[in-house]
Amino acid sequence: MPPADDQPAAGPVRSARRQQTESAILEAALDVFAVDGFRGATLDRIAERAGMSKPNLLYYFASKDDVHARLLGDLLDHWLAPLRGIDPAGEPVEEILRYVRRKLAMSRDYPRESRLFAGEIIAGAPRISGFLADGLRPLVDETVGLIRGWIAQGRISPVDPVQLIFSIWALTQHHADFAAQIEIVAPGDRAGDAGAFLDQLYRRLLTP
Amino acid sequence: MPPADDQPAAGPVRSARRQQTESAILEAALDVFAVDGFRGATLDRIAERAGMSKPNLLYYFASKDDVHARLLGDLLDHWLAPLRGIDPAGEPVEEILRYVRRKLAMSRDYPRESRLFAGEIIAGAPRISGFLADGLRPLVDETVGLIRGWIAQGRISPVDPVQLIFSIWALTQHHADFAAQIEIVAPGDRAGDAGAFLDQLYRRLLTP
DNA sequence: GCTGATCCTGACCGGGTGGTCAAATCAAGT
DNA sequence: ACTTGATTTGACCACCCGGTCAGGATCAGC
Repeated sequence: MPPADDQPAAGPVRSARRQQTESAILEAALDVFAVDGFRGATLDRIAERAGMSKPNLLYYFASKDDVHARLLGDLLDHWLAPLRGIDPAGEPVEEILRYVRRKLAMSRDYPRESRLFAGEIIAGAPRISGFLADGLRPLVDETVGLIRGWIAQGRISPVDPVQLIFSIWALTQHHADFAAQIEIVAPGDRAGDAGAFLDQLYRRLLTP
Repeated sequence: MPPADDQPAAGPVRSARRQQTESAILEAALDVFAVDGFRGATLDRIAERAGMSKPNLLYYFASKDDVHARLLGDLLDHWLAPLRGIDPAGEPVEEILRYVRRKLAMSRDYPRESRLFAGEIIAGAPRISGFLADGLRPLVDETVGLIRGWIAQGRISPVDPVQLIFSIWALTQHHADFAAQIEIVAPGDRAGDAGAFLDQLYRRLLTP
């Protein structure tokens, strides 16, 4: 049984060795879960990719669900950050463009995380509907209010704020989730092209 | 063993009874594959949902791969149609908007097919990379050429044609693939909103 | 070099997986 | 009613799945 972590001070917070092994497992699990989804992934493949036996993996994580939950938890923290980064006091068009760029950068730098998230949503969001309702939705509502304000002040074009946000998600995550298709259909594509296009697109749409 | 279909004339082309059963299986398989992906789906669940035993399912289809391949094959036929529907002789902005509307309608009417496709791409397109290279890519190249022509003639704004096409795919398919997220974050959302938004977006972007 | 805690593994378990097979059922023509 | 071929299924197989367990390495502190 894994040691309970409710002990006063077990080493340097949780021995560096242990943390390193956990990271290796999560790294391998991300590879597998992102490609095959929760049901399609197997502990054997994750353990093999992490270079250890399955029982050893289960020494660090209680179960398959546990690994998956930890992965999603870590991910969702990062997911909300860009939305929070929009500055209500900033220049509206530039603030939205900055959000688009940050989101695109995340898709470029964390494509596996994006695919993991996408797979979870496609499967009906069985394990993260709570997060979506409690964490994401309020933040979206808030941002929608902010955008409505900007529109009312005539500082950006009148657009449906909800659709605007969805469009940003779709356009940025697409480059991570559908990378395999993009690579085949337009092999020379570089992230820079996408950045320039999105800049152009949203500037045209939003500039009053 | 299933009868070989290389016989001269086996009944009315392939007895209506048989075709009906195959449809029921494919219907059930689409439900399951779209949610769980190829690896995550099981023949037991598909057979159960189709209201028959697993051996009976395997009487109609040779294997799990067979069912999946048939589903993808049927789907990919439909997938290319809208792209082919763009009329080189038409009014550029309207032609592109017509394409966007057709693609959005497909996401609305065939969300499971869209999710099946998305899951396949997320998994690295192991079973359809051939189709993407041989079927989709030439068509995209052709369309890119057409759009470049329109741009050269000054009939639409200068945009990256490849990025334009990707953006249409991303924005339309998003409504099917991420329906679970949309339903939680913005429950009242209706497809009509998306249609109006996309119309506005691409009209602004493309009108010279 | 002894000791205790941590780390790691082979062997195993019950249940699920894709797929097979022989036998039972059904539909339809005669 | 009888025959023939298409359809359906229970029983089964070898293998894989998530997870357990008893015991063997390994390492730190003494």
